Amino acid sequence: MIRIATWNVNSLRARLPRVLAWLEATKTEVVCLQETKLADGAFDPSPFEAMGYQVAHHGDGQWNGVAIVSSVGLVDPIAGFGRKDLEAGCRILTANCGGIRVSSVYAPNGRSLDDPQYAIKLQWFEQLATWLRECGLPEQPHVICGDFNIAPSDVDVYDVQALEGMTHVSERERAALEQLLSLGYSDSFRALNPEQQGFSWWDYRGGAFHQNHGMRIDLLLTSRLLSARVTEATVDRAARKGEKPSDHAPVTITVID
DNA sequence: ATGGTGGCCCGGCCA
Repeated sequence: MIRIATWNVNSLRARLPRVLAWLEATKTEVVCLQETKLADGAFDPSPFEAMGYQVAHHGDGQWNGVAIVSSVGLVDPIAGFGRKDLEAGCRILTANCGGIRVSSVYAPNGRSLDDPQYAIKLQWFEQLATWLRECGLPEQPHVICGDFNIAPSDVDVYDVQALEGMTHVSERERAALEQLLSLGYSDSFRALNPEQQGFSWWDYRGGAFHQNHGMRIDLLLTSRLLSARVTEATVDRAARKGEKPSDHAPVTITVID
């Protein structure tokens, strides 16, 4: 059995004590991190290595940045899409962890429907789908973990009306997510918890967490071969509380052999 | 109410 988690930490420098404490407490075997906001040269693997983890990092500066932390092996890392011409920022890192291909992804936010970043977001998802097919990843035991910046359906947001006309819930974004699912991937949390809301992000502003004004945008999409082995999917809401939390909570799946 | 909070790094930008 191994557990695989995804956690947008909103700066690994700011969140390092929380991340290390969470690893110590949960002993989660594989953790995909997003928004490390570090360049590779500024990333220090030693605190993870001291806890028995291997780690790969892909970042080039103060924005974005993704990492994979694993205690069950970490080999064959692939940074980006393997095509620098099509890579917008450091938003995807893939490795083999204990026989499972694991991708840590941080999708573009999109900002607003009329912003050029919205089209870039949709293009990024197109490129992701193309790259997955090219690599044959949908036919392998594979999980795409990360902050997709898309709420898959209306039950995944606190107030549909309040978000009308905003990013994260638009038809085109949801279609982009559906395109990934059509490759055979399953939204593991929703598949295992049809009734739970499972929010994973709450705005820092306006007391959103305490009012549970959140969204479920941090997903673990499992390929067909892997989906059959996933027995549990949980959100650790406690990690959103306390001193200097990220605005995202970790989401964890349990995978049996 | 076009705010609010928190991260980047020090004047806005980004989420």
